[in-house]
Formats: sequence, C-alpha cells, structure tokens
Amino acid sequence: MPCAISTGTAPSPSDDMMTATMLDSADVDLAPEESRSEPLRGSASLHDGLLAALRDYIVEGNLADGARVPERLLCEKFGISRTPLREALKVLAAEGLIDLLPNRGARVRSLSSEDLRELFDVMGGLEALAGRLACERISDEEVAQIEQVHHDMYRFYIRRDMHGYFQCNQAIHRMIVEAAGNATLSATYANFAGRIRRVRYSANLDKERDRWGEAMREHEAILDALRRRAGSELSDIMFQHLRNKRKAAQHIGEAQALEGDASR
Amino acid sequence: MPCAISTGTAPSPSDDMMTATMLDSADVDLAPEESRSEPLRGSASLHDGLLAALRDYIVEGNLADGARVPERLLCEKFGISRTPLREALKVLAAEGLIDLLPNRGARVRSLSSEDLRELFDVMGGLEALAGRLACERISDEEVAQIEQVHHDMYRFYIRRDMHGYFQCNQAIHRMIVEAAGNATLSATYANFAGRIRRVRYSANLDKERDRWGEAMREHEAILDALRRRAGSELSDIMFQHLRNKRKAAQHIGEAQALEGDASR
DNA sequence: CGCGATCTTTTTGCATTCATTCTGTGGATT
DNA sequence: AATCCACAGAATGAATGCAAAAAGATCGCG
Repeated sequence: MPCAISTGTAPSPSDDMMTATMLDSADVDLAPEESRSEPLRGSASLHDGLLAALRDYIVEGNLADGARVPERLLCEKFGISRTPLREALKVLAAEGLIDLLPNRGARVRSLSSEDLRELFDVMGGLEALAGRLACERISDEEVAQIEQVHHDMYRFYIRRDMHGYFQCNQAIHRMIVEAAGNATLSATYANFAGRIRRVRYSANLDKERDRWGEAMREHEAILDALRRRAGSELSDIMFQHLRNKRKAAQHIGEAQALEGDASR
Repeated sequence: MPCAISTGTAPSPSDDMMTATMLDSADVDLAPEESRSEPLRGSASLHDGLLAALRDYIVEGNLADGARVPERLLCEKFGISRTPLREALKVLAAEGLIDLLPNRGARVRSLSSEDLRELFDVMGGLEALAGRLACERISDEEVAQIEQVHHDMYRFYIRRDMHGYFQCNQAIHRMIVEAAGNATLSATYANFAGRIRRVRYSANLDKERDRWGEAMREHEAILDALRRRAGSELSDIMFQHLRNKRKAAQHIGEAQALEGDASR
C-alpha cells in the first residue's frame, strides 16, 4: 500500500554520484554551522524547495539507514515550522524514501536485499523501455553524442579511473532515458534512481574486475543496437545489463554484510 | 461574516449554519447524500485512510477534469481539518493525480493527448517487464488460472459482452503483474493504472470491432508465450499490445474531441 | 455601454496550539 | 534481584489562528 510514486516529483540534482561524499552516518550532524541561511534555495513555491532540499538531504545520506527523521531538528535547520515539513515527509514516504510509522514518526527506509532485487528489476524494466522508445525517435546526432561519452568512458576504463567511468556510465543511461522523449518515464526513472542511490554498491566495483569488463562489453552492445535502431533487441540488452549489475551489487552487498558481521 | 472562524473562541464549529451560506459558490456537487458517516474507512493511521479515500474520490471521477479541488468542502465531507487534507493533496500531487499551483490551489490534472501517449508507453514498459519477470517464476498452476480467465474472456468476446470482457481483460493483466512477484512493480503499476483510469476510452471499444478481434489474438499470443516461458518474446508482445491499445484509445479520443467540438 | 481601478471576500500557506500517544525512568511488589 | 506498573517528559497527529495572496465585486471613468 505504500504507493510507489513515480512522477511529478522533481528529479533533483542527481548529478554528483554517490561515492565519496558519504561520511559514515550515525552522528546525524545537524550542523549548526550550515544553518541554511538562504530561504530554501530557489525553486518555485517554497514547498517544492523544501521538498527537494529534504529529498537531497536524505538521498545524499545525511541520515543513517533506518534512523529516525528528527522533525524538530530539521525544522530548525530549514527554518520552518512543522506543518510544511510534515507535508514534505508524507510525500517522501509516498516516494518510498522513508517509512512513516503511525505515532512513532518517520524513519529512513532501509532497503532489504529483497527491496534491492525489486528495485533493480524495475530499473531494468524502465531502461529497457527507454531503449526501445529511444530507438524509435533518436537522431543521428544524439547517437553520436552518446558514442562520444561512450568513448570517454572507455578511456576511463583503460585507465582504471572509477570515478570518471562511473560519471560517464550514469550519463549514458541518462541520455538514453532522455532520448526516449517521455517525460513521465524520465520522472519515474529519476525517482527510482534516487531511491537506489542511497546504496553504496558502486565503490567496490573495482574489486570486481570481471564485472567491469563485462559491463564495458554490454555497453558496446547497447551502442550497437542503438545505432541500428533495434528497439526490441536493445530492450533485452538493457534489461540484462541491469540484471548483471544487480548480481554484482548483490555480490558486493553480501560481502559487506559479512564484513559487518565480522567486525561486530 | 459567514465564516465561523472569525470568532475568537470558535467552539466546535460544527455544521449547518455555515453550509447554507456557501451553497451558491459551490456548483461542485459534493453530494449531501453520502455524507461520509464512517470515520474514514479502514486502514491504518487515519492519514492513509484519508489518502486512499481522496484518491478514490478523484480516480472515480467525482471531480471534473481540470476542476478546482475544493479544500473546504472536502474537509467537511470527510470531517477533518485542512491540515491532513493538505498533506493528502501534496501526496496526490506527487502521484500525478492533481496539479498544485502555487497560491492558487489544487486542480484535477487533465491529461493531454501527449500525457496519454506517455502514460500508455510507460504502462507498456511496465507490462513488458511484468511479462518478462513472470516467465521466470510463474507456476503451471498460475498459468492455468490465467488460461481459465482467458477462456472466460473469450466467451464474453463471442457474446459481445463488453463488460465481462473488460473485467477479464483487466484481471489477466493484473494476474501477470502479480505473477512477476515484484511488489515495487505492482505498486508502480497500480499508480499508473489509477492515473489512466480517469480516462474512459474503453466504453467505445465495441465501435472498434477490428481492434477487439485484434486484441483477442494478441491475448492468445500472450498466453502462448507465457506457457513457453518465453520472457523476452512476451515482453515484446506486451509492449506492442499496449501500443495498439494506445492507438485505439487515441483514435477514440480524437473522435470524442470532434464530437465535443461539434456539439459546441 | 465598456473598461479598469479599488476594495471586499475568499482562499491559501504557514505557524501555533492542543490533545493523544509514546518513551524512558523510578519505585513498588514479588 | 527482577518484573511490572505509574508517571513525567517528549514526540506525534490534528485543529485552529493569522498574514498574505488571489478571486470576485463594486464603483468610477472614459
């Protein structure tokens, strides 16, 4: 019943990826230092501003997994009263970023491995759709642009530059989604991407050298299908690509889980 | 001073005196008949109850397309104050059911033909995914159940029973989505289905005899692929099936638009 | 008679207040 | 000593209050 929302929600500045920045949670660090001097940056209609700010705040990992969302503190941090904050929380709950327990507040939603499995598959489905639609309408110029980024990505791959590789990778996927020319799809995609972004599977990708090479080959296939405008084929490839990504992520996730158990 | 709020003390402002004065403005036909005696049916946590109730209220078409969502009247109808109602509105806006214009309230989101195109394609993508996933895990029993409904549907088709046919059709699609075994997908699917449900394209399907027969054949193909657990193939079929549905809907939509123009 | 400015009424957005529920601590009982 | 209960403090959920914006009405003017 927690209806998975999908669109209408602002994509939010997805860009900088998930790696690095994640200071390890726990201490919530609601710094008085950065007291959000600006009246909630930009955006239309204040509420949207707050919503986006809060979403980023959570997606960027400022709150630990499963941690309670401190209503009071956030009010102070953003300089607003509880009413608009709670409205934003309801929306984030509907988006699936947090859980809202009756009478005991909001907690950052922690994704079980089952949740991850589901999310990856849905992402796969959305990307498969994006690929199919993109083949119907993408221009040669757009394909060329994607090829460009693909080559950049290849260079990063050769140099074993994880960060650069990852940026390009994200960019390519985003470009394909955009090329689909379907705003509803883009919004839905952004939502799920945000949900999954909290998970730090990527940082360890370089431990999975095999997977990395495999991923490169898959991207070659993606480009090839895109060039030929082979929608149905690309659809399959995209889904499989995400499936493989999922497997790698699960693998890493399990390893981390073991690690965690060991250190405990 | 029609508004009871102005009094400083305002002891339980229940009722009727104020309703009288607002009749003129209304026109919205918030039926006095069904005055929502129940304390918001079922569900946990009141808020969810209200949310579901409001969603149904809108999805079922009680408010005209593009109509303003009358905050005060709804508050009375559901017997709650504005705070929880507004929270629900934010969520519905995030779901894409209504638009929230800054400082000028909520309106029922009217779907442009472009929106419909996008929605149908996304639904197609989700159903394609559902079919693919279903093939991975569906049991023979589940396939048999779907076959059962399929045969029922066929009978309705032969008898030209639109209503029964439509019911079975919906049921089959829902069963496939469920068979995918992905709760996230189910929730997302339900969300989009709700959005699209406001459009009543189906009623005129019987005018499109060709499409009806074609749809039956497509369903045969769906079943066939499902039996063979041919995921990738089923994925294609599902997407195409929705594409064709979209075309039929657009066709009808245009016809209705013309009709509307003519009568004007 | 039409058009626009100004004033009133209504609506919206947010803050504040109030009632209820939860949480955590201390004490009494077994 | 451990368990259970009671109570104080804090939080959550919802209602009310208030300032500002929009919609509507009234009136003056061309």
